[in-house]
Amino acid sequence: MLDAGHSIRTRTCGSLAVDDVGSHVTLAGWVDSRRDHGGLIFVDLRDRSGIVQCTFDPAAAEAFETAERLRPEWVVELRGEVCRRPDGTENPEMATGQVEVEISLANVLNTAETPPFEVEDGIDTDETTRMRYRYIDIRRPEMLAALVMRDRITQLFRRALENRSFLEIETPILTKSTPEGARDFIVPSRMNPGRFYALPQSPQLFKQLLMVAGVERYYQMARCFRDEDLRADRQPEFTQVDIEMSFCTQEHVLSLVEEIVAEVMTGAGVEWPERISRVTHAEAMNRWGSDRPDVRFGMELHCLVDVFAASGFKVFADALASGRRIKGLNAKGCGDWSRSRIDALNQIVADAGAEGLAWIAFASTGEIRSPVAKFFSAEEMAGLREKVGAEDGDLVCIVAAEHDLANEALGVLRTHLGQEAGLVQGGFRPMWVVDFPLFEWVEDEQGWSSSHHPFSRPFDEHVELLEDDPGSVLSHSYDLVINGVEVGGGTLRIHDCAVQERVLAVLGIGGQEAREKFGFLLDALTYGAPPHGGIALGFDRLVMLLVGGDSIRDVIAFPKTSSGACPLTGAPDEVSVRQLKDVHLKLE
RNA sequence: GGGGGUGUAGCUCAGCUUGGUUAGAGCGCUGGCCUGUCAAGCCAGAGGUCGCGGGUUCGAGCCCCGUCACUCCCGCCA
Repeated sequence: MLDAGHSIRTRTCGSLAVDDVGSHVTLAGWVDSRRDHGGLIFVDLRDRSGIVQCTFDPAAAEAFETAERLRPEWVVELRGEVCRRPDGTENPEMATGQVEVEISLANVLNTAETPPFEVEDGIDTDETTRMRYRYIDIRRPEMLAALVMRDRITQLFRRALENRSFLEIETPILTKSTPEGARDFIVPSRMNPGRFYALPQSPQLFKQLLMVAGVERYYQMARCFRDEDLRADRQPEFTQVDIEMSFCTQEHVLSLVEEIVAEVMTGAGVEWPERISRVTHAEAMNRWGSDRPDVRFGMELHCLVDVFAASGFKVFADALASGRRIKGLNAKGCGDWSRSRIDALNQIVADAGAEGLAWIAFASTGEIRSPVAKFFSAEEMAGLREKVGAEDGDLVCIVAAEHDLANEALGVLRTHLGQEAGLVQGGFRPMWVVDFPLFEWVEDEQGWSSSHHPFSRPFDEHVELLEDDPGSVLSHSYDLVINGVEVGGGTLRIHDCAVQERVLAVLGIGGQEAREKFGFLLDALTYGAPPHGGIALGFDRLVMLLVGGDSIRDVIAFPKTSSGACPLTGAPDEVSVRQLKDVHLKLE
């Protein structure tokens, strides 16, 4: 609760209650609304703590005349006596609805222009307008509540980490651009013509250096910068709870993070499971078609290769003959959907890269609709129904494609169906997805790239495969996924210089370039680097989940638009010729 | 870079299908009335570069082309 101390007020609006009846108070805040009955004026006064109704009677002439002039969002100091509201006029919708303050003295501290939108919850104003007038937007209780939640989570993390001997250490914002990963924001150096700093995509390398330095347990509420295209859950700058620890196994990291997150989430007042379930990356792909599955609903993927092993349906037979897979899912309760609604699903799997969708709709009347069922034998039909657990009223969707693609296409479809069919339930369903492949093949560049980052530690028994079979190397890696949102990711790190050089080499960063770009890390690894690992939690996303928002912009005080602009300040903006000259830049 | 959606009063939107008189509504705003409201009520009023530019047409908010902004998604985001 907001403290009234050290201010011109003696109490805050939201703190007033029946116990205060009879006391004389001085309040300060903004006029939330004014209701003028001619001979009696009501003013709802709002401060950070809440809203309380103030009454102005003509008997207090001076205050009454002031009240007649008041307008929404004017800033006022009001003095009066807390009174119980007359019988029948209490407002149960209001936290302070049992009382009101009879004002005897009103002092206008500032006037206000009519705001561009009303200060109330549940508004539907264009986000650009809200951002441009963010200082008004934040007066809305739900916006303020998001910032309050954000602060609370920050404090809970700090306390949880501090209690476990973690040191909060700041790392540079002006740092060095390194290859791989996201595009860097770059900052020209005035004192070093032609040279540039980069803003950190994350403090990854610095936290590893801190482990070499013997810090052993580090954390930071770290601001990170990535110059990539934005999304509802991606801003050009965002905050990570960055954590790193030494002398640990993957199990140590997971169990510790699990404790910390449980403390934070229960501290935030939500239901949180005692244990976070774990699945491997491969299992997640097979069961849900995603490396960040939303497990608030079922609809798991099923392998139908056995069911259709001897199928006379040419599409399936050809697929199996060429080594592709047949997988399907059961869209519970969608069996009575219209043909056009089902056809729309076809587009979804097509956009995901699959050739097409085979579907069988089991209407609740027992009728079966399907463009393909006529090609299935009775055994296949029975086998299919049994395998996916299809009952009357269900819709079975099948994709035949190369292994990974079948999973991914159905995964996209599953996510869509979960929302469309209203299967998604409330609450929080976290899970660990572990054992990601160390590398991913990038078709465009005909090369390997890291699935987490180049410093992830391969399984010891896979190190020998690095050069000959990079695709099958697994890493000590883990993503924390909550309700389908990737909230965090981490790995054990490579602490052996030779292994680090070999991994960089697979990524196409050979000897000379590795020295130039990562020499400082490689050097550090040779001076007694302890085994270490950690995680980075997407703080904005976590808070977004906690306030039930759709976008991390809702939990950032001053966010940017999807083109990276700030409607409030006008950033990014042009700079003077002089400024450009200072940093030795010429524009094209 | 690609695809979808949106852009009309301060805010939220209708009008666009099928071009045609003076572009409407709710909220907000301004003024008046009103002593128990809390979405106050009643009466009156002000308020428009129909995102911007070009084109078609006798005539464009509406049709066409371009462009900008916002937004969602794909690519991208170790």
